[in-house]
Amino acid sequence: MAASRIKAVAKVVEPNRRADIVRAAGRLFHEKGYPATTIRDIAGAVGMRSGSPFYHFKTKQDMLGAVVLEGMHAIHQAVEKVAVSGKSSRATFEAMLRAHLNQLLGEEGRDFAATLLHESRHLNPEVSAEVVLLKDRYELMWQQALNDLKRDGLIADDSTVARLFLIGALNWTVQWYRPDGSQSVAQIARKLASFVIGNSRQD
Amino acid sequence: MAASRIKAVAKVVEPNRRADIVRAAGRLFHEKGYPATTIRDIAGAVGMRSGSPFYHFKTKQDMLGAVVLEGMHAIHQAVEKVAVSGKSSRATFEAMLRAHLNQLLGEEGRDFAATLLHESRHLNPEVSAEVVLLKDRYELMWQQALNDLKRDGLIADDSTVARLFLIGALNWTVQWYRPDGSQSVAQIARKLASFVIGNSRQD
DNA sequence: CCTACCGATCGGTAGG
DNA sequence: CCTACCGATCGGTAGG
Repeated sequence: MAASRIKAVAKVVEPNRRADIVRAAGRLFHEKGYPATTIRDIAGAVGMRSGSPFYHFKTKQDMLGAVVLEGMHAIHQAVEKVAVSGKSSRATFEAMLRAHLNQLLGEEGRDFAATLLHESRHLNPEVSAEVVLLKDRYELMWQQALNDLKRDGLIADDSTVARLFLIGALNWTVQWYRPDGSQSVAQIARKLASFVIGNSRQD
Repeated sequence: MAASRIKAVAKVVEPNRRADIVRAAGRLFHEKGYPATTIRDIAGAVGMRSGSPFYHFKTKQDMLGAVVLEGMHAIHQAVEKVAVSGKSSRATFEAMLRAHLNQLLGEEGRDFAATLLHESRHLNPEVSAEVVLLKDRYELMWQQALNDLKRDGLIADDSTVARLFLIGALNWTVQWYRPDGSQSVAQIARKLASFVIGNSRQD
């Protein structure tokens, strides 16, 4: 993927330079943080000169906004898809964990998701407010999942604070997960499900 | 420690400007992040001109190093103190949670701790390596606490990954805790203990 | 999307 | 610890 198209003629596959910028910005914001990333870094990563990204975005903050919203939508969509699959509360819960972790740790989504988690404070007020709303809507799905687990007698505590503990354990994986490590994303999802539900056996 | 001696005369209450700088830098690094904080911000916060902090620190990175190491030492000391108190594994565990959260969320320690958690990537390699060592040593105490809980049959999983889930739930509190909110630090510690141990009742 | 550039600001220093 | 300053770099823009 990310096959760059340079020539002007024969645009069979339209280049979409804007999406290239968003992807490069996401990677750089993730690696170096938003304030430490320069427009020149981003431009260079997509083979542009320093002034050119401003043809696609008015400001650097707007680039951050695009990255963060992309991350928010991707994770919401991925988790929502399995949240409504109609399986048992436990199977649904584990599938949601897997979906969230795949966005957070997998190759396609991690730069967007990590930027969402760690750079949102640099957003302008408008986008920031929108992200807060989307985040609340997102976490509601998790609250529902916990409510279902409690209804089925699988957990004792489905309070708001319990949800925040869960989200914390989930999002903190960014700090220690290594793609070449001993744990796969699916295994981590499984162990976290057991950790929350308090099962006695796992492999 | 590291009390710098400047004046020769009349040091009734020694100012210790170095500590002032570290405190101000911690607050600003926490609020705005390391790259977005300028030397002029820090200098201004302690009533100095922009060149003067360099009388106390060679570089801005060294200021970050001082803040992060202060945070690391403070949290280590606070948790170690209650880890060896000889109480039951559950009481010790909850006391450790409380100590960690007090450093993370309480007024004295939070700027240092938050900077440790979120700005360590901007450290120079030497200090960074030291912080990694100290962090490993710190997390060993938590591993021991989990081992003790398992020995006493209070939890089913005391694996490394379980420890990382716990640390994640713990450190993520920074993202949602509000001093004027409905939950006190002690209450959060109590609920997290129950969450991990899977108790059926809590208030 | 490039060229050429601007004003502002940054970390850091020399000399006192 | 201040004054005065430096070179480098930054986000952003005009004009094509």
